Amino acid sequence: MPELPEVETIRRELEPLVCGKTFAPPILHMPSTIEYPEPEDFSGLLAGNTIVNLGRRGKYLLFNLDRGILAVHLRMTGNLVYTASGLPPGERFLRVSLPFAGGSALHYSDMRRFGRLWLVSGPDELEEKVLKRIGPDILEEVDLDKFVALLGKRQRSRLKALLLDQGFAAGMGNIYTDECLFRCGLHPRRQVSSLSRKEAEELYRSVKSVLADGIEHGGTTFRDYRNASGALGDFQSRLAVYGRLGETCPCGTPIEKTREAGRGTYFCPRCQK
DNA sequence: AGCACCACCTGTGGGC
DNA sequence: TGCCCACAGGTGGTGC
Repeated sequence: MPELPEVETIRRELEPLVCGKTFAPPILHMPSTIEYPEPEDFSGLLAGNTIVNLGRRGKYLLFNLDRGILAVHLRMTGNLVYTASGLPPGERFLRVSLPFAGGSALHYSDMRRFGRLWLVSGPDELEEKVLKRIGPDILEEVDLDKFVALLGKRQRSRLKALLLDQGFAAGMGNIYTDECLFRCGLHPRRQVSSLSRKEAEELYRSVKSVLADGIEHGGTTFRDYRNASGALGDFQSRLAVYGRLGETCPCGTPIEKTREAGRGTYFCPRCQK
């Protein structure tokens, strides 16, 4: 479900609601949601921790605690909802409830059960256990020079696969990758080595603009995504190509769909070369 | 290195 | 109407 803009939307909304709150013992409706440490250790270690602030790296949401870091990855259908009452949002797929001292709570639900939570002791263990293969955050940690340098190491990659690779840089997913490549007029199969300097710069600017626009509009609800209050995103109405098979591009050409890097891929065969 | 394929899950929508 | 298949915002492992 969520790519960088959706996770950032949740982060921004959640931060003022939960900063300063202290976790009570959690309720693990589905213990296997906890990836690290062992679920029985997770509960005791989390209780009593106070939230200092909320961070993010790529698609990972990071709760910085006074004694550790709680990391959450929502994968495809994960959903984190805050309720002031502490009552669960009444969903079928509730996996973990994280109540706070004082009565409010965070509830993690996830239809497809792919999402995971980790609790680590600090930044070093976060890198070691959670972010081992994750590159720099593509929105916050990659400027143009760094982007070009990273491209230099991936000359043989095709653009769709490259942008989806979280080890290259973290945050892009299937929707925003297609939208990004449409914006800069580059074909998903183009090889990095074929890009001119100007095309590389346009690619970089498109990454930034599409993510910024996604955040500005509260993310994209194509199917399941909800923000931390349960509301829908708003960017789906502004998608140029994703999900628009057969619809007409402003240039007059029908949008096509193929499979690239194992993912459904939408593009305009005339605008994207 | 890069890519294709499968696995992990549950639900939904299109075709017949 | 109902069944079956393909596909869905992600990622990790395997094997070529």
